[in-house]
Parts: sequence; structure tokens; C-alpha cells
Amino acid sequence: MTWLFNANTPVYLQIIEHIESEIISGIYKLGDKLPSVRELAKEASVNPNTMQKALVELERKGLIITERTNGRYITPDESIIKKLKKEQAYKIVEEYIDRMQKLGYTFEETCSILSEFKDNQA
Amino acid sequence: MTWLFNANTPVYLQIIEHIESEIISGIYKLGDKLPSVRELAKEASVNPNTMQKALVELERKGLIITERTNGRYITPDESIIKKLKKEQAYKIVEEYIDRMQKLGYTFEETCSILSEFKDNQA
Amino acid sequence: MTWLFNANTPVYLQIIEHIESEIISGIYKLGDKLPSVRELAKEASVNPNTMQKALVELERKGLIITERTNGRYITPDESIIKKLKKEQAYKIVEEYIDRMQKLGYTFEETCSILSEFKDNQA
Amino acid sequence: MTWLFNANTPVYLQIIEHIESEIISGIYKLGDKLPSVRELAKEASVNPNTMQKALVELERKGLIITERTNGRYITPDESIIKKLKKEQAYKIVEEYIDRMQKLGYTFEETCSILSEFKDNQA
DNA sequence: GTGGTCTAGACCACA
DNA sequence: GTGGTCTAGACCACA
Repeated sequence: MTWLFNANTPVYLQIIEHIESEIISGIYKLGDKLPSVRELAKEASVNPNTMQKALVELERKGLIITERTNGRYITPDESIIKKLKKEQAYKIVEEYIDRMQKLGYTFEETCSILSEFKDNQA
Repeated sequence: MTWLFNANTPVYLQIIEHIESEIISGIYKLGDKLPSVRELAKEASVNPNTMQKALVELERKGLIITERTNGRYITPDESIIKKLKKEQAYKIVEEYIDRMQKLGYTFEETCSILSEFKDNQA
Repeated sequence: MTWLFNANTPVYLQIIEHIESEIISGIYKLGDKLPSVRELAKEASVNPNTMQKALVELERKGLIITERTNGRYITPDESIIKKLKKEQAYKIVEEYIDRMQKLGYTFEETCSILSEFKDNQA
Repeated sequence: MTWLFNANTPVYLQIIEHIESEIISGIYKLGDKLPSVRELAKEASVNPNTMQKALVELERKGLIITERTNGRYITPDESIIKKLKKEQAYKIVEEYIDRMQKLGYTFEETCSILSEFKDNQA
């Protein structure tokens, strides 16, 4: 999983989404310590200010906790993460249906195209 | 269908996507005349220059044809539109699967969540 | 010789150049009567106002003479046309050399490329 | 080399041609950094938006590469530039012959006038 | 500082 | 009226 950014959305928002996914999917465990801002910035090939901005936002959302002189940690509160996972999934599915609908596909078509996709890939 | 813009993506790109959807889904027919730049701009509550930028891009993509002092028309070439429809659908499905995968969902889960969604809505 | 217009230069200027060429090259003879504005406009697929604008300019340059109720005529004065021919040729050659020079070609190269061109065409 | 614009062609097109010439002729070397949009705009006595429009087009043509918060660079790919040089020269020669022909000059005359020109200048 | 987007508003050629 | 160009000026994300 690399850090590829789309030019048309602010990078700090893409970082937030990326780290959220890592938390939700379990790449980061509850209570894990995060690398330093500088390390993360280097890893993402991004200015530390930008990484900082993303982390502050993740803290505001309650996903990350900062211990003043100690570093940042993933929240130990599992319920927050579970809730976020549901919300995200819901949003993604909804967006998928919505976009397909705007192209003129019915819900049934939207489902069958998804299945076909599996076959094409396999 | 109103023109609601997301704050995190350039407006002209959202306009492009919006008009593309209207063409692909058949809201605009082959050869239809588009409203003038100024009308479309008013309709979308956007500056004419911004609308212009989007239309120029749509012309470059071959979806629209400009007649200098006359107005703009949807391409009469159905194949262009059909091709775009396929590409777009493919891209959307792929993005859907990808985003769900990043949250930790398998392809099977991604499919079943879609079906559940239908039930929730119904 | 058809009337093909470039989208990036005003059409009335291109009409002027086109008719000037027809006069200089002898397609129109001294004293010839020109078709009516409407006919010319039709021939060029252009609005009569635009053709009119071009003809007025050609009259101002002395190449065309208007007889009130009678129509327009090519000037009977050969010296005007000869002078224009020289000026035009000079301008075109100068522009040719200048543009090639801006690409980095020396005068010698500019000449030899012209000769090669003949060979390629033949 | 100053920035003189002709009133009958859009300024941004003339800027494109001007910068292309500077690249083709080697005034800019492969990989050179360009001045910022604002500097170039000032230099050309043009609005930054107009310069921007020209640069975007040059990027689309592959002559320039944009690094988001860093600046713009001449492509390091020499083949692109060589190809463009040939195309441009071809177009200019062709246009020269065509315009002279429309004035009534044969290819031989078109060549000899070019030579005479050299003598006049010397 | 660097590129990118957007608005408000003017002016042009052409139909 | 229709598209096209241009300016002046503001604001954003990122380094």
C-alpha cells in the first residue's frame, strides 16, 4: 500500500482517508503508537506541515490520541473504530449506487455489473 | 437534478462529471443543442468562465461540438458516448471495490453489503 | 480554391487576404466586375455583414471601386496591384525567414529546406 | 527577444508559439526550470491567467512538466522537441510556398525570391 | 513563493 | 444572442 495522491483533492484529506483505512482495516491495532510526524511525512513524500494537518484532524475525530511529549497513539476505544467502519462503508456503498444511477444504471444493473467484474478479474 | 458542488474538488471538474452523466444517461440526446454558456452558468450558479472551462474540456473529449456563433451540441456520434459509459462504469466499480478493500472488506462482503443496502432502502 | 477559414484570425481579415490574392494572381482582371455582396457571402458561407466589412476595407486600400448603383469593380489601375504584389511577397518572404530563424535555422538552412521540400513533393 | 503581440491572433496562442520557439531553438535547454507564471506574465506584460492558459497548453503538448508547488520545467525528453521542430519547420515551409503560390508565384520563383532577399539584406 | 481555481466584468467577431 | 479572450484581483493548498 503506497501513498499515491490524486491531484484534484487536497493532499491532507487524502492522508486522512488513508490513515483512517489503515486503522479501520486493522493495519494499526488499538493503542498502537504512530511513527513521528517527520517519519510519516517522509514515508508519504509530503511536507511535515501537511502530515501534521492531517493528524490534527484525525485527533479531532477521536481516532488518534496525542500524549504531549510521548507521541501519538491509535485510540484504545474499539467502539469508535467500529462505528467509523460502518459509516465509511455505508458512505462508499451509497456513493457507488448514486454514481451508477447518474449514469443511468438501475440498482439491479449496478449489482450485476459488480458480479461480472469479479469474473473479468478472475 | 440540481447542481450541488463538493468543496474539495474543483468546481469545473464537477461540472464536467455532471454534464457527462447527463449525456451518458440520455438526459441529453445525440445532437441536442446545449443551453448557452451564460445560461448554464446561471443554472449552476457559477461564473461563465468556469462553465466555459468545463465545456472546452468536454469538447476536447469529443462529447460536445461547438459552432462558433451558434451554440454547442451533443456529439451525434453514439459510439463515443457508449465507450465513455463503459469506461466510467468500469472506473466506478473498480473504485468501489478498491475503497471497500482498503477498509478490510473482501470481494464477497463488498457484494453482500450492496445487496443489504437494497433491503435497508426498501 | 475554396474558402477555408482559420478559427484564430478574424474571418473578415481572411476574406481580405483571399480576395487580394485573387486580384494579385490575376484571377480577377483589371476592371472586372465583382459578384454582389450576397453572392460572395454565399460562396464563402459567411454572413453578408462580414463580407461587406471585407469589401469596404478593400475599397479603402484602393483595390476595389464602388459605383453607387452599379456594383463593385477591380481597380483599373495596374500600378496599385503591382505595388501590392511586391509588398505582399516581401512580407511573406520576410515572415518565412523570421519564423525559421526563431526555430534556430540559419538563412542557409532555410533555403536548403525549401529546396528539399520540392524533392519530397515530387 | 521581446514579447510583441499581433492584434489579430489571441495572445495566449502567440505566447505558446513564442515559448515553443525558445524551446526548439535551444534558448531553453532540456530540463531547464521556467520562471514562475507570475514572472513570465510580467515579462510578457500579460495577465497571469493568460500566461497560465498558454502554459497549460504547452504541458498538454508534452513540452513542459509542472511540479505542483515547485515550478515548471522543460521536458527532459529530447525526442519530443526534435519531433516538434521538424513538424513546425515543415508547416512553415508549406505555408510559405502556399501563400506565394496564391499570389501567382511558381515554386521556382518562390525559391529565387528567397535568394534575392538575402542579397538585399546583405 | 508556486501553481490552481474562481469571480466579476469588459470587449470582440460574427449571425 | 453566442462563443472566445482578457484583465484585475482574491483565495487555496502546499513547500
